[in-house]
Amino acid sequence: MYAEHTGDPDRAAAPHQDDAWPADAPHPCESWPDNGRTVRETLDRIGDKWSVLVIGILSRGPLRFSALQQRVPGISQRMLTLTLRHLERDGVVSRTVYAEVPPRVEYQLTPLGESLRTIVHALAQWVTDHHEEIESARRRYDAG
Amino acid sequence: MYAEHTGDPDRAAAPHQDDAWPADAPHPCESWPDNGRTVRETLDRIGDKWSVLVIGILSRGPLRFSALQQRVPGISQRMLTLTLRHLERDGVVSRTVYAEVPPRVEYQLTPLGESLRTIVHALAQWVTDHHEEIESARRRYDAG
DNA sequence: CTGAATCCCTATGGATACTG
DNA sequence: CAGTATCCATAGGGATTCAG
Repeated sequence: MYAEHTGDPDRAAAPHQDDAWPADAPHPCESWPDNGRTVRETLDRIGDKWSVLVIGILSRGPLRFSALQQRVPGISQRMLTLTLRHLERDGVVSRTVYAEVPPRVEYQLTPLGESLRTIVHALAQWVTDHHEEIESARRRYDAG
Repeated sequence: MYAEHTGDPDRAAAPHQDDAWPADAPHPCESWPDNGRTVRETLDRIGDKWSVLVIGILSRGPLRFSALQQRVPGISQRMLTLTLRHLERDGVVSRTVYAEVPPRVEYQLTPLGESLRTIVHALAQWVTDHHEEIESARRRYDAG
């Protein structure tokens, strides 16, 4: 679409722009021209350093704080707290306090959080599947 | 669901742990005990502020630098450059330079990048679908 | 047009110590 | 156990300037 400019009149077969995606599903990726900010803001939440991991773990069922911390390898207690607060604020995770002698707090996904399970799952699967490929790509890039 | 607790020796019906996920698919979310770091490192790449947006846009076809910048709302030139370099390094995006009078550079997803399309798409869809829900959850949280 | 380089501020996040 | 509070280091990222 962006004309020929300068020298060459060619390049008409550019496979891009508003066509494409023949038999595929419609989706919001086309170009988030203004919507972008919204997408970004929401993405930021689950796009931070730990949210996806925490959601992934919680996708298997409720867990208390300490159990969560054990299952998310390198996370600090501070970061786990912050991450959980954020997720709670966004309605992705719910927090239940039990007034017991040694305090017990359980976290679990809300329905909204559950709706993320498939995606987080897919993400984890993708990373697992392609992690080697990425590693080698990096080596190749750093070398050449 | 989670029993009465307090002075209870019970809580055996906890819906968590290594069972669950009956008829669902197996996945790497179970607990990334050691794998976690790997997942994190890879996730960091696409989990940064812009990668998902850029991948989403590129999922529709190759684009040159300026076109990309236009389509990703708030991104600065610096951040677009950095994001593209990272994605290129990870083998998700390829960069093609055309030796023309005014330099032209086109970016497009590699096969590896293409394999991310479905997920990014799903993510964008999810955000679009639930963004309002999240907004209201935030308001509720901030209020209460 | 594409992008490297610089400046500089802020958010992120780790370590540690302290509480109910 | 489940946090909160501090201190502090660094990465993220915006604005601006310079260059091929």
